[in-house]
Amino acid sequence: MARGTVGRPRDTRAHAAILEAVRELLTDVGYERLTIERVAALAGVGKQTVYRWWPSKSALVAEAVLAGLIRVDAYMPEATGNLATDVRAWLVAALETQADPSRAALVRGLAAAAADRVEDADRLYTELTGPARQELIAYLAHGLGSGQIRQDADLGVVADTLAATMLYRVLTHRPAPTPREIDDLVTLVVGGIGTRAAAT
Amino acid sequence: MARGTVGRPRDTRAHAAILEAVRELLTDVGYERLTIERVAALAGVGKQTVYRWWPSKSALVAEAVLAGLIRVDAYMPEATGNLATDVRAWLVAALETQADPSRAALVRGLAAAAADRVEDADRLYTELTGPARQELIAYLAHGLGSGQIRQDADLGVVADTLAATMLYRVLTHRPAPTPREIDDLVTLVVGGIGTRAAAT
Amino acid sequence: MARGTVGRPRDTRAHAAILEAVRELLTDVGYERLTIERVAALAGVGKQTVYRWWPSKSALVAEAVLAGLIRVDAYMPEATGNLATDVRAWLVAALETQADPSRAALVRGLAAAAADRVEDADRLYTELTGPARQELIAYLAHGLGSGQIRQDADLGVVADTLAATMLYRVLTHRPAPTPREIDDLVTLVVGGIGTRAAAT
Amino acid sequence: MARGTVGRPRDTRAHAAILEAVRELLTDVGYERLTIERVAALAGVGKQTVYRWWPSKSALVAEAVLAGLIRVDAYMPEATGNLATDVRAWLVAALETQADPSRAALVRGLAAAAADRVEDADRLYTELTGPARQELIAYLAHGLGSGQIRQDADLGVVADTLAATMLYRVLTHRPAPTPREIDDLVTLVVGGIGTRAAAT
DNA sequence: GCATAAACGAGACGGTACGTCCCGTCTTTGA
DNA sequence: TCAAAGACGGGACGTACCGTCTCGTTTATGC
Repeated sequence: MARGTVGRPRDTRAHAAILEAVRELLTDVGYERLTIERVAALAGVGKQTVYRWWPSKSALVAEAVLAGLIRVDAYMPEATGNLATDVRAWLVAALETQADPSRAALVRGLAAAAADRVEDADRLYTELTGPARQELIAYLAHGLGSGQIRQDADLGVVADTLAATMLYRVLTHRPAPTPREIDDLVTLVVGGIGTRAAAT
Repeated sequence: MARGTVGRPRDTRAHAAILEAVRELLTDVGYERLTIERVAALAGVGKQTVYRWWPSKSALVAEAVLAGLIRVDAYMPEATGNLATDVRAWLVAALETQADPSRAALVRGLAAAAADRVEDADRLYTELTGPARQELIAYLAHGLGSGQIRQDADLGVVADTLAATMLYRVLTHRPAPTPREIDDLVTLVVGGIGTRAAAT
Repeated sequence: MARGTVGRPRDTRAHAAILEAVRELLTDVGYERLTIERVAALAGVGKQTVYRWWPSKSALVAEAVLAGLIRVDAYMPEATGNLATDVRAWLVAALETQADPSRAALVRGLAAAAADRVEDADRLYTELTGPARQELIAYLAHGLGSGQIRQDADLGVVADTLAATMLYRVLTHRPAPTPREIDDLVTLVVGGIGTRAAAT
Repeated sequence: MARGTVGRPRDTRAHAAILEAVRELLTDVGYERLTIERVAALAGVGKQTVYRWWPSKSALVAEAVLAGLIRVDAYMPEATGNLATDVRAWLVAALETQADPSRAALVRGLAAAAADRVEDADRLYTELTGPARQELIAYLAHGLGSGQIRQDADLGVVADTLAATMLYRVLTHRPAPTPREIDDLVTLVVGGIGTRAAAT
């Protein structure tokens, strides 16, 4: 007999309400002042229902944030094959997404959760930046065509650098970058690739 | 009579012991489980003595971390004037410094403090990365000589990118980069400057 | 159509297992730390099966205790007609019964249940001491013969006094009384009756 | 240096407020529904202040009840030397005291605490009935004069019997006894002493 | 023999209270 | 006047049970 079907089944609405409450509190009061009791109260749920499914505040926040961020699909323009143009387009789109204050709050919440639970900080950031990184690499590779350069390595460095820079901006509450700053960053990154490509 | 000098003077040893206790606890148990009571107990000090001088846990941690990091003077090799060589030398020296686990714990503690108090996250990161940024810019500028390029802007982007990348590595518990990865990063950054310099 | 016989009939083994589990827990951990969940787990029964048949912990304990105590039939010696001898014989037999630690635990459990539910404290004690009281009165009356004294009133007082004294001993964890103490109690009680008989 | 005087001294008003709150709750809702949180809230005190000074609910209740009962000084009439008269006078005075519903609630609370913590049930009842027992023995002995009988043993049995009977009445919510019942009890108890005295 | 109906085990649910830790404040003694 | 000690009112922790509520399953009755 299947063991998984014994007893009252899990209430999926309660599950969803908890994650939504976490995101709401993250935006409203931040990670430190988010408490399990407030989450439960806001979700209209018993405390034990939270503890039954998540072992800690940081794990709860991690799942809520990652689930919340994944729901948001970034608009991605067509790749043109011109590296500078494409990098700038991706960067502008990504910055626009980040401009949403509640999204920034979620990212900051995840950073706090990672600081809290050192043991899975790595995993959290991987899950956070991984999809964007893959997407960016695919986007640029498609635009560039094939055979030009050691794309995998180079584009990996580019993607990491851009991810790090954007995370840094969020964590430090930097205002949106000026066009000039965007220019500089694109030039830096694209120039690097160009140089390496020329040298190879 | 001077008002400020009336009564028992502040105990500088208690002050130092508190900051040291904070750093020890950050390394041992992390930001979340660091409490004022533990700090006071570890420092052999009354709780009130902590509250008298610092308004919050995050402020206390911020001061302790910044004071702790500043004490560590990074060894900085002579600039050669070859940009790639100099950037790599600085990067290697910086990575070596970061490799110290307790120093990484301090940086993570500061990140948690910043996540805790959004209002001065900006200031904290500025104080954390500012000196390194200035130092890097001066180091590279000195090596490059003058008049070549729009150094301030270009080097600023380089410095920010490197700072972001190194913070990202610490927060995500990345292992020390391989020589290959260092190569790639140097190429990216230096290539960018070269490109822009050539274009100007 | 008979409404009461439709559906699966009550499981008498579960019923008995629950009561037995209650008695076991009363002996082992006492009334306060006895919980419905522990009872259900120990009886190998779902919680709902307990709640289906008993409205409260105190009602459950009351039934379990009374059922448990009734099962124990006290040995009762032949009445001789000599009041002092008969009272002493009954008292010794009763004290022997009470000496069983698990029986004492049951009585204490009932006292706790009564303290818990004031509204039927009276009923609980009546059901607890009632049978013993009747038995004692009948025993003494039979021994005494008839027509001597206002037996009902006198013997009622005697019975109440003895019941109260024995309950008091159990609740206060008094050690078994010495022969001397038994003597004194018998003398007190019998002397009272004799006096009244003489005076009438 | 005296260790006991370091730090902020205990707040005696909070202490008193807690005990008073316990007594109020015992009267209002009974032992089982009295919770530490309600006590603290009613006393206007933090929960920790309760836990700092009392290890458990039963210990708290025990102290509150005993302190509360001791405060009530029973009126005690002059002893006449006539044993029956004196016993009846004491019994009537004691019954009158017990008639106060809040006092009865306190006694029931103590019984519940004793059932809860078997290990000091003995002590609790001793402290509860001890003073009354001593007082009764002294009262009767003074009235009887000296040299008549083995007073200590006899009066001890009388006192125990009366204490047990009165506790039993409280626990079982018996209504106030009729004059007839009082008569019977006095006769029983006094007759016993008389008999023994005559026999000696 | 097949629908209806109740009892059963399991266990998730919204809650209450537990006893503990820590918050930031206050009140004492001692230097 | 500062500092240690430590008690204070309060908030949140993570756990144990409360009494209720689905589930799938079992065991009876009666059409």
